[in-house]
Amino acid sequence: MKKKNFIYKIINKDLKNKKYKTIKTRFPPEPNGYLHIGHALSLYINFNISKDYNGKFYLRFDDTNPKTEKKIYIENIKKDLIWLGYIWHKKKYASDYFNIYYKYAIKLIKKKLAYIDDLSIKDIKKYRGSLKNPGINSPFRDRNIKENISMFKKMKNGEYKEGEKCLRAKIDMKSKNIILRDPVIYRIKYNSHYKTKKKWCIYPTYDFAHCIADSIEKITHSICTLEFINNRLLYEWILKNISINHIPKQYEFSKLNITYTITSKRKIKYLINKKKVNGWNDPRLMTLSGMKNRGFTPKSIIDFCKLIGVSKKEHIIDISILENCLRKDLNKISFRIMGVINPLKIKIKNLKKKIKIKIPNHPQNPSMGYRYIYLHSSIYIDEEDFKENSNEQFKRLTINQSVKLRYAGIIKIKKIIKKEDKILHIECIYIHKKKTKNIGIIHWISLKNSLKTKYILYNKLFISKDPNKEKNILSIINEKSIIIKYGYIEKYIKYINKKTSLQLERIGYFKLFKKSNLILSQILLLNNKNKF
RNA sequence: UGGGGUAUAGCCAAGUGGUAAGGCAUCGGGUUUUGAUCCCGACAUUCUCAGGUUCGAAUCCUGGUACCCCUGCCA
Repeated sequence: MKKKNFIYKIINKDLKNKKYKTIKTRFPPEPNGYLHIGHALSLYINFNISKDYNGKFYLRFDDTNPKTEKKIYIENIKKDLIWLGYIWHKKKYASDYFNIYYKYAIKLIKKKLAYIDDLSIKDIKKYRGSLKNPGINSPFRDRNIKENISMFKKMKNGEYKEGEKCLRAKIDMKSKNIILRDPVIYRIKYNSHYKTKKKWCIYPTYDFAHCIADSIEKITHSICTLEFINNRLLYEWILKNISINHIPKQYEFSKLNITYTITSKRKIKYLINKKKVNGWNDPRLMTLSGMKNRGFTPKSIIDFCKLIGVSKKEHIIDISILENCLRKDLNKISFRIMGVINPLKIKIKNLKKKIKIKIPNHPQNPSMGYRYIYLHSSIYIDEEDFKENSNEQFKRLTINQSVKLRYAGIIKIKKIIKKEDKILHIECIYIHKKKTKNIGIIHWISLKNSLKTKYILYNKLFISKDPNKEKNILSIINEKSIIIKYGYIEKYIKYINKKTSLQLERIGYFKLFKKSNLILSQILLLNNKNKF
């Protein structure tokens, strides 16, 4: 028996009690934006349940609000699922069932369990009461069935204005659970629906449609996030009162929060509108398409979901866990190459001839092959690897401390050539020596072996650890989340496929952002201590 | 005394009456021509708090406390 988290325990019990033959789950995004890392967790949970129990997994677009939903989002959501490898058995739309919801609404009216309300939005709010005070009944609550049906049909036929009338479930205005104070289940909207166009002008609300869709699709376990927990009673009330056969059960888990990131479509949209990021797939965003752009691998995202677990506890997960998953994956597959981001020129005075060196493309994986590089008398190293004066902690080049050039020999400073305090270049002496202990190793490139390249470096998008908690997210944006540098990289880059992830040795993981004019973008650094 | 949910290390998280798994982070040490990787070690006398039951409690009981969600014709 599978035993992974509290949901698995519930399913195991249901199976033991022979409650279901086949386990069915669904992933129900609203097509009003792109998917983010939070959706990846929901996807992970729902997909794996169906996989582990040999069940079914449906993708259902929750498209009951024509005001916000668009076809473009449908396409991108599908792409994201495919990228992660979450293949659905069936693809559905809540809007597939518009006729059925309508039929059930009529049924509720006939059972005197729903009524047309003429109250304005403002008045509905007023009548609903507050957290501490009960609501009061709408004066239209006791309309007769005939009138209700006639008005509901008129609503459907477009005879009223938006907001003029709505259909409400007749439950209990005094309920302690505010969700049950006669929730609106149908409202008028004249926007064209991206899928059903102008066919309807009344739309069911989430609460009314979701449970019915789950039931129609014979979903067994309807898994959602914790904020829907109060809606569960309504979910159950509707299914019971429309007398539908199959009754799915709703279970809730806590929403994913990660330090330094936002997981809210609304806030992401806001940043896009404020031009703080370049669209939904900006590499600094934790949208799945942004992460793909950044260079995340599907495996790293799935490993992350596996690692963090599923619970009902409110949490904020340290971003380092995600980064660790990515590094682990990238370390295995990345092609090693040398590049300098802040070039500093070194002239080796005693090197008469170039030296040819055979180096591995991956130190732990010989199957990735070898290549040749050349050491010439003029090379670049990174500015970070030099300090005129420093202590032994600084295992790099100083006036009285030599360093080893990776894959080559040792260099020792002879003279620092300056012009008005600015270092033009450094003259060094080269020492052939293979085995040495306690000496720093730095990366380098020969001028003749290098290509000028643009580096795009990323920092965290937010300066606050918990941006979801911040009211004004614009105030916590890191203005230095993108840094552009011009440096060099091995000529060999020309032979590398755009999709290959790279490790700039001693710096971090990068990808070819653009191959034609050589732009590399940072995926993530080898560790968080390096700063450029 | 609105209703509901949740409390286990810096961050996640197992554990469901038999003496606190695991991961991340951190700190030591070893291997290493990447300050990377890899390997080894350390890291909760105690589970939100206070009582109680029990031979034995993170788990059961009683009473507190903190945080989160709910007053859209959003989902």
